[in-house]
Amino acid sequence: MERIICKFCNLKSVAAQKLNDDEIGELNSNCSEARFKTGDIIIKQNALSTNVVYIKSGLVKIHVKGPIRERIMRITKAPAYLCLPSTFGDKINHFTATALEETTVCFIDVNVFKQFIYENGDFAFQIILDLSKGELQNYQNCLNNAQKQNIGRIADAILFFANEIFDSNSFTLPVSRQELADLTGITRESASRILTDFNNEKILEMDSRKITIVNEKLLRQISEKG
Amino acid sequence: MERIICKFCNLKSVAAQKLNDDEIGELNSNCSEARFKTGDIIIKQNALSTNVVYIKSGLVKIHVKGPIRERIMRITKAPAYLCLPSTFGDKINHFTATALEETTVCFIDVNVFKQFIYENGDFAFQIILDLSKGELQNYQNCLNNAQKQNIGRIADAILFFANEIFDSNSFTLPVSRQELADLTGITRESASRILTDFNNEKILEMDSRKITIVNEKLLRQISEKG
DNA sequence: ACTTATGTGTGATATTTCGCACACTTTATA
DNA sequence: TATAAAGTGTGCGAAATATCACACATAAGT
Repeated sequence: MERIICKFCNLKSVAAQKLNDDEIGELNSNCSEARFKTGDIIIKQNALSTNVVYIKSGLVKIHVKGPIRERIMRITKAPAYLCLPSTFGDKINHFTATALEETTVCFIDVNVFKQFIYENGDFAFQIILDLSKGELQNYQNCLNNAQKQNIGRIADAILFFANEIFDSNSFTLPVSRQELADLTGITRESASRILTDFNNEKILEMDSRKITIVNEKLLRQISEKG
Repeated sequence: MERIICKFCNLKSVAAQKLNDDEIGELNSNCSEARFKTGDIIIKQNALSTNVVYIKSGLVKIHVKGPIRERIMRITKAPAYLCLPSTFGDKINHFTATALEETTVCFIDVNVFKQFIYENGDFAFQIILDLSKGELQNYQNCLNNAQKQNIGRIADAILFFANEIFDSNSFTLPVSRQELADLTGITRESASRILTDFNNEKILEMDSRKITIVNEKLLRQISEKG
């Protein structure tokens, strides 16, 4: 495996950009890079975690095994830190992370990470900013899923992929119908039905996983009305 | 108003306990204490926030105005920091906080708080721990609400109050039926019906808001099965 | 003590959603 | 190429839930 040099990494996190040369050196000797293909599990729920995970490039889903079904908590694209809550919470992964496309991550030793927090205020603050933003996004998710009916949730999910992930009204859905259902908390059949409805009503054009939003205005209305 | 001396406060947060005498002095001159009665709004959604809120004693609900209904995101008891995500996220409160019982809070200037993060690694780390735990709890909430049907959610909520808030199987519900519905994401009528059912099936004894869990085992089963 | 607002229980009905069945793809795998 | 294994669309009846309607309680203000 080729050795990665953190100092010259051009995909550093905002937090890591606050580190000085000594700290970057320390980081360099306590992290390792890995690549994952679509469908590969990056970290697994209930496994012991001694690393923080930094997603350098790619797209992952964070999911947990619920009492009844699988549940996708959120979909995160690079750059992002993953295991902060688990690692600092109680050292056990509280979720599984799976690559939705070719993804590169760095595993960083948690003790080095802690050391940076203790010694570098800039770094600590960036991490806190990150966690804060994550929490707000979480609130948003909960709100959407808790109050909308199925059609609104699917509209939401489509808009999420278009606006937050791909920045385009035309994209290839990175998830199966089942996963779309797990993400929105409905059944596969309902998700499937709603997508066909959207297609029939010319709200979007759909060819298996390829989607183009045709009537964005109406889609937004559906999302907002619930 | 009597002047509070932070140094001698016996309700300091774990993070604040890591501050040295100078920092405590700094805190003292940049924070103010306030009391709220049941139903009082502590902070309001969409208002500008220049303070971090520390709940010294009492019980509050964090809620947001959704597209359709009110939604209670969570119920938090002292001690806890409140506005971290808002304050560091983008300076606007993304939720309203309302006292559910007599509650005492400290408003702390955000810049002093930032300064502590920058200068005191112990403090920063405690805050990160706090945020991390909050995120995990959030995941749990989402999971419960998203996958269970109404009866399981109400069972959940009852167990939550018994175990997390009051540490007793006998307590007075600090929320109305409507609020219980907003917390679980169902309608007031459904919440009401399920409570009467629980009462009839001798799972709990109920006299308006006074609740005693009689058959905890069954209640847990209901909560787990969904 | 009256009036008004707010909270609460409960029935009847309408709507939404699920769960099952099954046909039909597309994608691995031997 | 055959065969298996996922993934997908769609109809239908059953179950869960919301919605509407109203009676009744309790609390708050005058």
